[in-house]
Amino acid sequence: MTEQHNQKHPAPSPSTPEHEDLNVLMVRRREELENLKSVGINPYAYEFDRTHFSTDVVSAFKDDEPQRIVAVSGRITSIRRMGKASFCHIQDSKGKIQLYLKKEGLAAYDAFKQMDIGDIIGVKGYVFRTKMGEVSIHARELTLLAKSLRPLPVVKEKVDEQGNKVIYDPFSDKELRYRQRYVDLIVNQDVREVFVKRARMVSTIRKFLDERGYLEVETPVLQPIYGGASARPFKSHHNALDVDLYLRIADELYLKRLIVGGYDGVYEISKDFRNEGMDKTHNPEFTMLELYVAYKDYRWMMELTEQMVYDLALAVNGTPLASLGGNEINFTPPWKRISMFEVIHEFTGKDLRGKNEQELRAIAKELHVEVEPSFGTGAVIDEIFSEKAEPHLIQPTFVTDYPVEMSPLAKKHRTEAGLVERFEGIVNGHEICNAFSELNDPLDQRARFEDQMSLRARGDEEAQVLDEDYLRALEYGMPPTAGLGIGIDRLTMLLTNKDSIRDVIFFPQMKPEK
RNA sequence: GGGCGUGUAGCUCAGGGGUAGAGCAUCUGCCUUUUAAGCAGAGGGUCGAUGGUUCGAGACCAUCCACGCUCACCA
Repeated sequence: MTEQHNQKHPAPSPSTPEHEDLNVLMVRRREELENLKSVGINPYAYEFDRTHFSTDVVSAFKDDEPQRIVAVSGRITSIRRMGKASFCHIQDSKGKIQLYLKKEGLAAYDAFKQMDIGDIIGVKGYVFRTKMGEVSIHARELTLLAKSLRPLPVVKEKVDEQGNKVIYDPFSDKELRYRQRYVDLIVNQDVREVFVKRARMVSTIRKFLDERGYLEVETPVLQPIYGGASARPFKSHHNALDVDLYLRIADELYLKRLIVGGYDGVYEISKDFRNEGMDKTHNPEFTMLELYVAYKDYRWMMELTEQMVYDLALAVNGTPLASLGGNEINFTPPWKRISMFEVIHEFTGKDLRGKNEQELRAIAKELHVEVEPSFGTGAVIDEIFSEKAEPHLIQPTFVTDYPVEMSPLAKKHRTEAGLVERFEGIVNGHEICNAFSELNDPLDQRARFEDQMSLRARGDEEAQVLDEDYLRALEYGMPPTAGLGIGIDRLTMLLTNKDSIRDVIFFPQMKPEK
């Protein structure tokens, strides 16, 4: 606050945040806070003995049983005052329940007049059904647990004649919702549910992999050499060692070192960081599952993947079906398998097999696919696939056998020259996972790294960096290994029918306020 | 980064040169089974910021800021 500003306004009271003026609603709530204190009420209580959750009270209620006494707690979300009696709803982690507060027989009724939407209270009373039919709690005791000093957006809802829930003036400003996610979570019930589903998904992944004997591990976030993916990193610095460190862009090379070390299967669910643009499907930090299993190949990994995603769909939605943008998706295994050349042929009528770069460029032009001059054959093929085939793959599909130039960590195909044993799982036109038979030939790996380094020398900032220690590990011998990466955020989007990554990350990256 | 939009009360939004608006929320009064409770009244705004045009700007112009959608790049 500037000096000039101070002259225009009275000096703030000690309880006033210095960075903003209080509007009348906030002033009023501070007055109520003082009023409550002055009658001996602690507006910030220490505990409350809850006996039931809101929805459990409602579902357990039977009209012909004797009255039950329950204690519930939660945030007031609506109030209807009628003089000597009032109704309000409170919301706890499971849902809402209506309270009936009557002056007669409720000592705290006057104090309740100083309470607002947003305040957190505890209530003890008996369960009954109102004339209008709603199961409610008739309050006998009321305790203020936390006074709210900021007005909450008030969202009203109503059930119409068809039984549909109608919401009036939903709290919908995306910037406010993401910046103040706590408000979003309070007010928008469905937002809370998305993150419950996300948590259930992750715990199901752990259960699935633990049951099969794979070891959950942790590998460095701060890495002297970043690797395992093609992306630009965030850079940091360690003062004591006086070395630059990078935030990891993938876990891959460390996890495969652990396979060299003798574990049969390792996985990590971790944050990766990529210093790139942000949009509906990209956040600078995101969550990735990576899994490596010794003595297996990519064909085996397809079976594991489709089974795991099927289990996740069941755990999250109770069904292998998902409705996405008007498409009905069925995750039931087995998923379709088709090679990249085949699927391109299917959607364009063109056979790209064995074509050289000039021929591929001619085909791209004919298909109206734009390709950069810097693209090699692999990149041209990939671009044609992304433009002409991928968007049409709605049902879960494994696209297999990618050009070797695009996949410096994948093992060469056992029968197809120029390709690697790699697959991506495509659902609803989007990639959900990436996997390969891992390259375990240290001499081939060194050659691939060197190819990447020459790309880097030509200015490709995303080309991968040669990792001498990783090569040393491979030289000791890594068993044949199948590896898988799944973007947890994007899988969550798929299973919760959200089209923005910001809706499945609690605190998506934003520009700083002000 | 380009294109298109948006920014007005705590929330959701109207208004497009001449007194700053609505619904909900808030406050006052009435109301002891209401439920988008109701009825009557009231308060609440540097109309994103800064310049400019004009007798007069929330509106028109310029610049900036923030956000959204979209295209390009990337998981």
